Amino acid sequence: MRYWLIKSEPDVFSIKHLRKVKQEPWDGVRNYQARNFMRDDMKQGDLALFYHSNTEVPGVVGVAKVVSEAYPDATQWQKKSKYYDPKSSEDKPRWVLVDFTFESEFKSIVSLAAMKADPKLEGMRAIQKGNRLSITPVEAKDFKYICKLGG
DNA sequence: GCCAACGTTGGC
DNA sequence: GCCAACGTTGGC
Repeated sequence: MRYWLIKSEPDVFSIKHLRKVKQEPWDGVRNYQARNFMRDDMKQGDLALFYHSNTEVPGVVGVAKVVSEAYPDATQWQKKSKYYDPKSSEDKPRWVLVDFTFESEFKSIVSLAAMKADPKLEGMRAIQKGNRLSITPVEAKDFKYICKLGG
């Protein structure tokens, strides 16, 4: 099984939203690398660090679980959606998604600043400067360590 | 709000 | 296929 980090802006969809709705299709990913991770590498049962981006204190706030195989993201065909992609056709969908369920919420946030300052997490892809990928693989040891920090 | 770091688009 | 222009992400 693999581990991941998924980003979400809490104003749009937070860990508390996920806890409430329990399950959520991870729509709106419009980056090929991130799509390929979902399409090719994510498997049911994989766990992901849930990261809040674009907020006062960015950082990891909990854990979500992959509960589906990749399947087409319906918002790519919805003209009114902000995720609409006119170049994607129904018979050849360009964008896919997986469903996540709520797994846990940390007692305390593991902030980006804390992770960057922690020598144990040196080299972790998600915290490198300039990284904008909304989905990144995480090593098992980093995943477990961050969960421990979160409580 | 600014801006660095990327990713994408389109002219050539 | 190159690369300038443009758009977006996301920390600060």
